[in-house]
Amino acid sequence: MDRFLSTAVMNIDAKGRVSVPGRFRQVIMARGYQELYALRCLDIPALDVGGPDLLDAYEARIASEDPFLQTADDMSFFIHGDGDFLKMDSEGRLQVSDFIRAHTHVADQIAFVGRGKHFQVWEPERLSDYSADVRARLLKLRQAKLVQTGSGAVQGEPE
Amino acid sequence: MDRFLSTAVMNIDAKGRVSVPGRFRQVIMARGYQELYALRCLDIPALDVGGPDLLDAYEARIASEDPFLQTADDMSFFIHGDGDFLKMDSEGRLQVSDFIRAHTHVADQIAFVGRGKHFQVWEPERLSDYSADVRARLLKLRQAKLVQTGSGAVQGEPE
DNA sequence: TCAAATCCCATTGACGCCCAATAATGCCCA
DNA sequence: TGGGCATTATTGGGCGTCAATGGGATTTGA
Repeated sequence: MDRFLSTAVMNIDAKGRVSVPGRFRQVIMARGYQELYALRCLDIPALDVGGPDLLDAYEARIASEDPFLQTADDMSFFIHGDGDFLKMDSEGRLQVSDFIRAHTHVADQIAFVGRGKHFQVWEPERLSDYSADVRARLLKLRQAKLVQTGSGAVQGEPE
Repeated sequence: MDRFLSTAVMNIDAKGRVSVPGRFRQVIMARGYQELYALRCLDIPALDVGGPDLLDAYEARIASEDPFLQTADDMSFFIHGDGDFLKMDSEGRLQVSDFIRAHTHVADQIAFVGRGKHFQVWEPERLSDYSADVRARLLKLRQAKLVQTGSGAVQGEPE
């Protein structure tokens, strides 16, 4: 069990700190992350948070763009220019910095969303809006390629 | 007998725990599952529950997509953000967490529904509503076929 | 020097782990 | 076939541990 899974909403205290969910901390330790990278997501008000491999993934994405196009340069600027390190205190809490607040608009609660090899942080309301969008898209996708119908409970099962 | 079959409604105790039906536990052990992976179904208020291989299968499915397209991201968001690991205590009970309650709306009872290689958990009332819907759909489908083939004798349906 | 960040300690509550009691089930034997 | 026995399932609850949280004290840095 070394993957970031599930969603948890945590409270931000009066000093602007938030506890990283215990499950997530276990994964962070299991993966040996000494510090966390926080990167702004490109098109959603969330931050991607993870270890050094997350940075690699972003680099790979940039590399897939044509280096002669402005897009690649823009992406690099956007990601590196405004990324940040997050350090946890001795209790496993993060300081909710202006960097985080500016991009996510969090107020007094913050949602941690597991994404497998990394996780995201969201403002809870915006997360549920986005989550509904994702479900709608996946549902449409599934109905589009409906090949076999079971009993009606058509769950897209890769089998 | 290594498949999840039949339906059982179990009580949630004062501490928010529920016993996994013995039959199901036998299947879980026979399959060697140390922990259970639960996923919120897309369009029904139920959870799909299975072994880690269920998650592996989904991840394999994602890996076959172009990682930079939205579909891959949506899929990852769904199976990781709307998924969770469930662990049973030494008596074979599950903690009915907010994660489960929020999507299924269970209160003090929860229904386990065998689905072969995995099972589902439902709020009992919603389950019976849904199963009535399923029956109606199947019946309509069959009657449509009967008319098409002109077999004439429409069989009475025991309700 | 002031404000913010960090460390440290205390409190609260949830959860995991354990043991026990009761109910349900299947099995064996007469 | 029926009753008695043994095993297991289901439940209830005690207790210790740890996560989550709050707040005071200390350090850092502008």
